[in-house]
Amino acid sequence: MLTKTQIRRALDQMGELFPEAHCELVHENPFELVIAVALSAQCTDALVNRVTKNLFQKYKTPEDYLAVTLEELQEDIRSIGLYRNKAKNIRNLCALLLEEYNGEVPKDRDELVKLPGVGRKTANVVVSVAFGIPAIAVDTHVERVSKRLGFCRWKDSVLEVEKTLMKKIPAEEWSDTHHRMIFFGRYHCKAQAPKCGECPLFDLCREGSKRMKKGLIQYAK
DNA sequence: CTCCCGATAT
DNA sequence: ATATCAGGAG
Repeated sequence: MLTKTQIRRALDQMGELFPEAHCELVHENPFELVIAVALSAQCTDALVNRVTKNLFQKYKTPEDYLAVTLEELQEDIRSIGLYRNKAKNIRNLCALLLEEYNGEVPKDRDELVKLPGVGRKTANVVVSVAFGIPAIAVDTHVERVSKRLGFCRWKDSVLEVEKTLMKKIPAEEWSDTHHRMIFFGRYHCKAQAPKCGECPLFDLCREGSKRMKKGLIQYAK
């Protein structure tokens, strides 16, 4: 496990590598963001954006999603995968928004997770990105980076990872940190071919030295 | 724990 | 051919 100081240095390095780190899901309001994040489960942001470009022109309000058949909505999102579950979730989410929340996206995480298809990770993205409330959404990238670098323990659940990060990082930096870690994980510390050979954090990374011994490291240029 | 699932990188 | 993708529900 890294110390607070080592974590600080690691996050600063990520900030230098990706100063422009931000939410890459295209959206214009909290409602669109909820839909986009719910669609993004086990699917790339690029693919979600390709679908929502048309989706958000066709469906502007919760009522719009309820006005078509389930089959039509399925076809509109088919290319992102898991489309039957996601279409059903979106419809039920819209119905619940209209019934319980006056058609508006709640700003509270505990209310957000009551929406179908919205778990803790999605709720954290929404409160953080749409409403500016400090949160750390632990997705596949944040979890992988945290475990490889040693921000947390290998056996930690995603909830434990989130708690550990919140304990070691000041609240005002949670949102920035989470985007930096996502960019770092998505473009540098990738799941399949991590760029350990050109990584400024190699010296403090336990996964890097492990890969070095196994001869797995690719040195770019 | 399993299932949902198409697109893309490796 | 297989692994992975801003996970969530049963």
